[in-house]
Amino acid sequence: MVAAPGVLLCLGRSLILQRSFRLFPLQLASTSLPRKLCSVTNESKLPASPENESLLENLSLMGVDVKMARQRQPGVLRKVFTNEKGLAQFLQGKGASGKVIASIVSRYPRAITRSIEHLEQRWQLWRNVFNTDAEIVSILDRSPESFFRSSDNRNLEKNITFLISLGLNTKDLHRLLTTAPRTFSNSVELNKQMVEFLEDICADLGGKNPEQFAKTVILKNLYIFIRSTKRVKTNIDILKASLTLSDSELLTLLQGHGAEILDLSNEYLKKNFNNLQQKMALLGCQKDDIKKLVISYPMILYIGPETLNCKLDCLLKGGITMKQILKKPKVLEYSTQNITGRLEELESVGYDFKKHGINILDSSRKRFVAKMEKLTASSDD
DNA sequence: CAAACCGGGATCTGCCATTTAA
DNA sequence: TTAAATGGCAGATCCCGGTTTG
Repeated sequence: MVAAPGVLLCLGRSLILQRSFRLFPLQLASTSLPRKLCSVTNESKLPASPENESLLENLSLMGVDVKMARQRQPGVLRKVFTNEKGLAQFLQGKGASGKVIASIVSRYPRAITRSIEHLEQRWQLWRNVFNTDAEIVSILDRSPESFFRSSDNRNLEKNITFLISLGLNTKDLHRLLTTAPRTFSNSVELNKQMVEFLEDICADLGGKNPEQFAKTVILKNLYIFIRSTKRVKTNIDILKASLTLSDSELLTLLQGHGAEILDLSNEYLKKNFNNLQQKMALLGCQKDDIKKLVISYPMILYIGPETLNCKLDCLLKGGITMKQILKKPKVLEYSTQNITGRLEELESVGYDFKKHGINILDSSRKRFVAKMEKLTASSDD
């Protein structure tokens, strides 16, 4: 039922015919020469097989950026048998425009080495998760590599089965494949490793339900599968150490919003934490304040040093106290621009943060505008 | 009723290094 | 030895609105 993954040459007959063969016995000749002779000059040292001229021509006609393709996967351009026409037809049949197809091939040239049978099969597997061809096309346009990097359809099938076995439903899979399509091109083993790793973490921390824990983390951080366990582990260690968390505190954090920052690069997480620590100290906060702050709002570690400092300064300058920020850190989630704009508006109507708190900064534009209208109306009287 | 709480949705590829296969 | 397959990395928030609460 499943084609052997290794078989990838299935070029349409038309291809073989249309392709001109320019196989010169150059390499044979040169490779058989004694090394000494070959290394006399730079030129003769490189017996690299030539690029396939007719392939190049086809690609140009398709509007492919050959220079880009060459830079990314030079080997593909030297192949004698490829399936660019078949691929183009296939994708066109799925609703992709010529421009999109060209862009896909430019960015991931190896796509043209896939056979029609392979493509059909892979597409069907993706259709198990996506409802329409158009959705898949848009992902391919976004990230051709995610679809084409692996030729192992069996592995893809196993991945889907595996993810379902974790208790993820159709909607979850859909979100996962949309958000982090690379997940499905990972080897199942790699994905399994991540799940096992998460389960181990949970067990180590004294959690009672590792499977549920892993599922929770995955759903809260859809990028987790395209990260290395090493990165995730390091981040967990960083969190634990820098906040001096107990096992159960850490467990709670990770199952909650802490999951969202696990995919940060290690250095970035460290840098952000250090900055937060420094800034807080400067503002007269205690170590415990930092801990509480991060636990209640882990996403603060997602904010880069410059942005974070800027936001804090803006708020403080606007007459808001650190205490209030600690109580309602979510206001930091809005852009600096948004924050400063709102502060100005509120200032103009003499809004009293002491009396009303700062919740107003954490509201959708619509709600904020509605609120402002009321405030201006009453202050006009 | 308004305010406060809270979760969800958007988004995240394109490159490089290493290992494996032919 | 080349090309294919695979793993891994850096990058760096913002916003909305349903539901609960008071």
